[in-house]
Amino acid sequence: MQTYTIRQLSILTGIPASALRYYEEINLLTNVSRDGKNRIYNDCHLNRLHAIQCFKNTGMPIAKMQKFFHYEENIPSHIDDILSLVAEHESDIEAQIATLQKELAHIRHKVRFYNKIKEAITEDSDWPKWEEV
Amino acid sequence: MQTYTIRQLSILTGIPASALRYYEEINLLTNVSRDGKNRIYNDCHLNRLHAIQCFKNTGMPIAKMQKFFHYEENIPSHIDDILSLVAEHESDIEAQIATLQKELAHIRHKVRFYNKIKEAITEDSDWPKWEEV
DNA sequence: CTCTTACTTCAAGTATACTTGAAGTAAGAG
DNA sequence: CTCTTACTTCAAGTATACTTGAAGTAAGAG
Repeated sequence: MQTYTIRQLSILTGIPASALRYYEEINLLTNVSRDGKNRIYNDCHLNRLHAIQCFKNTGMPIAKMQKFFHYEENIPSHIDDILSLVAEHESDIEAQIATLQKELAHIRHKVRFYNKIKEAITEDSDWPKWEEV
Repeated sequence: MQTYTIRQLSILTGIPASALRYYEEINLLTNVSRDGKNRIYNDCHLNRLHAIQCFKNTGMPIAKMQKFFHYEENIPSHIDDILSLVAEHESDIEAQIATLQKELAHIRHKVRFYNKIKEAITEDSDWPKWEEV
């Protein structure tokens, strides 16, 4: 079985070793075995870190990840909890995308507005109005 | 001219009064006039708060907002700074949306996966494999 | 035997964005 | 005159997600 030292896993995932230790301390990473005092990780940990990065990228708080991985330790007795957690996160992401798309239009309006102002400055003409841009 | 007390502005924007005071302290909100010791806001402040909320919703750090509003105090001499700031923020939002959309597919995969597992549990059949869902 | 490398633990520190609490004030109501 | 309401200031506290620093250890190289 593939195993990794903390540095190898850090390089593979781009997550600092200090964060890997922290994740273990708060039980986001579990069942990390040891070679003496040194941590030894395997592909299960790598997979879990990919899930953690996905959750993190989409704004899931660590507390919710802890719940998720706790439920995952006994899937049959927590399948409904898992389903509602991931479904909730799915709508959360959809809402984030919707917000970003709406605000992106606002920012693009600003970009157009200030571009027009720059034109007006260089041509020494009248400044545009926000509503007209 | 329309004016607002701190409570009125708080209700209009949904931003707590404590945050409005904080924004003023760090110069996100400027030129707030006073009636004795009490703050009096006007529509300029309301507009700026809408911009702040837009920036905040799209993940802009306060330090960058401070820069933006500082540049805005003298647009002609900072027009290029403003344009690069908003253009940078535009691509930042686009990148956020792209990330969220990519990770949303991952989360939807998880939703399908755990739904299949639930089926398998209730039907007492074999569990699906992640790749097959 | 000493040095270097790569880890270890544990307590304390950091950044961001506010919130909370204590103590005070000014104006209108009764 | 006292009470209530709605503010005020200022220092300290809070949550989240880690990072940093000090002090130590185990194994292989020279």
